[in-house]
Amino acid sequence: MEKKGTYYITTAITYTSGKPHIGNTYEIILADAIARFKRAQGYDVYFQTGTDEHGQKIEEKAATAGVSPKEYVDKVAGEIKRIWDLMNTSYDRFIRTTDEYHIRQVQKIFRKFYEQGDIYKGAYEGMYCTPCESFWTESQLVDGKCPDCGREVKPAREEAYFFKMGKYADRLIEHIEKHPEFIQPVSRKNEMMNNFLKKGLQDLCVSRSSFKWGIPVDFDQKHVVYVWLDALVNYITGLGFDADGDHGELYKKYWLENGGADLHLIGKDIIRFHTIYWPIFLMAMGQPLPKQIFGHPWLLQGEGKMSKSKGNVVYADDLARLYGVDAVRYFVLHEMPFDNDGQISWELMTERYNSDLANVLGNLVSRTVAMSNKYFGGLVKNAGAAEPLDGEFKAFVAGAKAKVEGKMDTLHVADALGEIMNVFRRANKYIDETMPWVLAKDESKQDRLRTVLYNLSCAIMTGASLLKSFLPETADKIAAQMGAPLQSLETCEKFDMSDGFKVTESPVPLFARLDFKTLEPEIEKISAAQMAAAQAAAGQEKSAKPEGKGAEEKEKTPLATIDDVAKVELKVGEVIACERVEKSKKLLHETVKFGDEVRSVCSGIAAQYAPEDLIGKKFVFITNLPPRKMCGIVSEGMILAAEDKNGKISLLSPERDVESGSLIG
RNA sequence: CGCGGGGUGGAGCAGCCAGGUAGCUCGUCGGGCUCAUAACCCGAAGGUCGUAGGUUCGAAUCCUGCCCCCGCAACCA
Repeated sequence: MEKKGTYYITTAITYTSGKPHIGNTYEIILADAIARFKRAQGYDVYFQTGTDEHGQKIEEKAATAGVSPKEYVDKVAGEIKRIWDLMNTSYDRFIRTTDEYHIRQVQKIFRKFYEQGDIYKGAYEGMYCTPCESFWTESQLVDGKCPDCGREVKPAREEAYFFKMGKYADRLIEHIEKHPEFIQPVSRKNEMMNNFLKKGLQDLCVSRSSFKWGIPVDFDQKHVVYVWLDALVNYITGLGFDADGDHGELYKKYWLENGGADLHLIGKDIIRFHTIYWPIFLMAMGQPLPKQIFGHPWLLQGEGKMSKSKGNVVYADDLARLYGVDAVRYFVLHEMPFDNDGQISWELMTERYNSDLANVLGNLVSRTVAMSNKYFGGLVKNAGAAEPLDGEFKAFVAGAKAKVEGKMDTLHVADALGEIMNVFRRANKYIDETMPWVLAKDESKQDRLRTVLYNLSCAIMTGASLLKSFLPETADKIAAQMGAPLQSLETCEKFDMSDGFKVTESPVPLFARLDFKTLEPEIEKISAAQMAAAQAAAGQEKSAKPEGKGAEEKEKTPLATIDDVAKVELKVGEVIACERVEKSKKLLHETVKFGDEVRSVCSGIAAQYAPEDLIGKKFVFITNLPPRKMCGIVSEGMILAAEDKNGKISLLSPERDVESGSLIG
């Protein structure tokens, strides 16, 4: 195989705040397909992924779970790695930001920046809410008060370290303009230039002292390094970068001599960090910049947003259990377009599986193997009896490799996969064109029949060989059924296969067709389990919620004693005014009269009720909840509503007219 | 005006940056075939490209206004 030099590809490191869903998993599969394809092309590839494990959010999650932050991230990182492995991803290195070497290097880098004057000690100034221990900007304040608790805030300053971004901004702008391929897709480039770079970069606060779970600044232990500085440098510490210049071999090979990473594959939400801060940090370290940063789109849940509490989050391992690993790989790679978000749902997944994998691919292999067995005892040989119509077919198959490479060069992975599927589609058509079952009936057409089956096998093996980078297991399974080895990419261009192979005598469908109806119970189970888990987690985080939700966990609702019931004060209230809350989609703000008392109540029902629906009517409210501020408005009660399993809500009203303020019990 | 993405035949998407008779996969309908996993092959129907203007000989594509959807954020007591 031709040697083509080195290629370094990375994914973003996954934040260990919880189990990654299919959207996170998409990125590693995409990177894996690219990495495998580059290897097939002859590149010396290094593929790195890993986990980002520091930060306040993790500290809080761990505290809630009652474990240390390290125990918490160990568990989540293990889970992430397990899913990456399940998805058959061929990464060379799984780095964790809690790795000893990484921590040491981050500290050295931070110190170096400080010593060379890129980082200076300053103060973070803002409005501070003492009970919440939080800083807020003027724009975040609600009526000049803390948006969280509604209490007074006061100006305060906190010591912090800042990075002088402005110092490097011009160089970065120049770099981006000279290298149009640096930020992909290009639409993102304009966003960065117009929104950030051209407006002038603010100095970035690169230390925190409000929490502990991070890498300590070694010369000032009160501070921990800002997570993004910590996280971004993983791309070089993972290769053995050393801030003092004593680099490891991998770093020399894949970064210094390679001229930076070839590709950082990241989600479009973190483009800013990768195309502005990361290059500037590298400039400050005097290291080469990466060649390309690709911000891929997101995979979204079909109906409404993915939400754990709705039980509709799609996880890779659930999908793999139902459809198989390669089907999941196929789906995410195929369904994800280049720069628009893609959709995922159980229905779409099933449809894709059946039409592409079972019908087009699986059935093609199945019918070909069956014919070889039936007509020639499984032996595949080229008898050289070509006919004119073979020409176009052969050219189509042989031309696929170039098309796939072309698509892969511009990272249009979904389109590359489509080109491969077209080989299989074309092969199905070839069967109809040549009608082997007709040839079989004619003794004099035996050579032609052999040739047709040989051509067909060639096409299948070409397709399978191209498919290897995307669906590795499936490619191997096809090779096993065809009894022929996978080909190199060069051979794929030649429509050639040394003959004399014997196909399997006992073919097994590559992808058995699935009936969505039979899958539904399984899907329901997965949803129910998620829902229960979400409930349990919610119960752990806050004190138990009083209202029972869906039917699934009816049995789990704890029994309430009469004393518990007595704690809740319920009253009939009359809504005398009601309006939408400007800043919110879900909130209605009601003014409610309880006898002589008038209270302000906020309710998250705006999606289903208009203010007019409530005004002048009487409803049931819980009236002894502690007041709580929502979107800046104090809520002094909670309206009661029933919610069915479709999410439709219905407000509770007294069945006969009673005076407002009447107690319920 | 918090930030961002999007509205293209029934579904999911491409085309838009570099204007020139609207394309792919699935579904539907009709036909063919029987080697095959009710699979495969051929054909057809179906779109005023969210909307109103503007630029242009010509706009899905460029510009402006408006409507709607989605993600983040916020919030859902």
